[in-house]
Amino acid sequence: MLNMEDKIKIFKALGNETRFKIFKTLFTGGYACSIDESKPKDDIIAQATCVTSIAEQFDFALPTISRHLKEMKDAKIITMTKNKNKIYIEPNIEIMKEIAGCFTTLVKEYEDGVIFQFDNTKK
Amino acid sequence: MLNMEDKIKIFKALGNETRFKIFKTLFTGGYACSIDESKPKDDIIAQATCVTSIAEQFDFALPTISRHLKEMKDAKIITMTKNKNKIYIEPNIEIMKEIAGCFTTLVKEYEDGVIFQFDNTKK
DNA sequence: CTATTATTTAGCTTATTAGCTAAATAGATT
DNA sequence: AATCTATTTAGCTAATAAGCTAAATAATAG
Repeated sequence: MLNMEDKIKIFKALGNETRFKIFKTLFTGGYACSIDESKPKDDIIAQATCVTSIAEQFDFALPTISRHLKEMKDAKIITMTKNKNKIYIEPNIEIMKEIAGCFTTLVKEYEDGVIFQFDNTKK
Repeated sequence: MLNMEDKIKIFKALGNETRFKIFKTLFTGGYACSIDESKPKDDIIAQATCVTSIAEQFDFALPTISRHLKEMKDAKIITMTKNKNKIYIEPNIEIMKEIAGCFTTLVKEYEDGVIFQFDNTKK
């Protein structure tokens, strides 16, 4: 379960153009990264990529992208898995499910509340 | 439909502790604001409040809260409705529904993609 | 028309964030 | 061991954001 601090970190991580684009492209599979052939192919999913191949898509220096990825990892919206000397990056789907649930619950509870209040005020 | 810029604004707006708390409390109805008796009660919902009554809940100066509210309004996560000389503030439920939908779709499409990829790689 | 209440705008200061380059670290390859 | 590749850390600068007070604006009330 995400507490307030967790959620703020997640929104902060997504509230920056560069990080948002990185995150979005993790989903659409826009980064190519050669995966070591000695590892079984299904060990790392298609969307996985490494820091360098993400950085190549941007006009920013590699350390800048590295810092952004660290922030996204700290916010738990991505995972970074070391494999040999590369780090494979994937979106954290469990957290996305939680966030989706938070918004859905928020809307539902609000609408229930509004209905309750309408019952009350309209005599 | 929300474009990328819209979404980044929304996440930026929610990625700050003060704004997050303001927003959250709009849902839980934690702000009291005297509603003009000459207007029908159901004209403004229970969760509506005004700038001053929000500012009272924080140790920040009123203009600071006013600026935060402006940013939240620009991000369209709240509405601000002038009524006499007060401004009533409500969460924007339609936008929340859209955001909930974005995350739900993201997760769904990703999981469909992963299943497809598994079918491909596992001989 | 003056005063009061509610809110915003302007202008300033400080803190945080986002970028950079150079150097350090980690692991793999020769 | 030396080198190459991948990534992070350190230390810096510039831009942005968040706070403040004082003044301006808007509407209502007296």
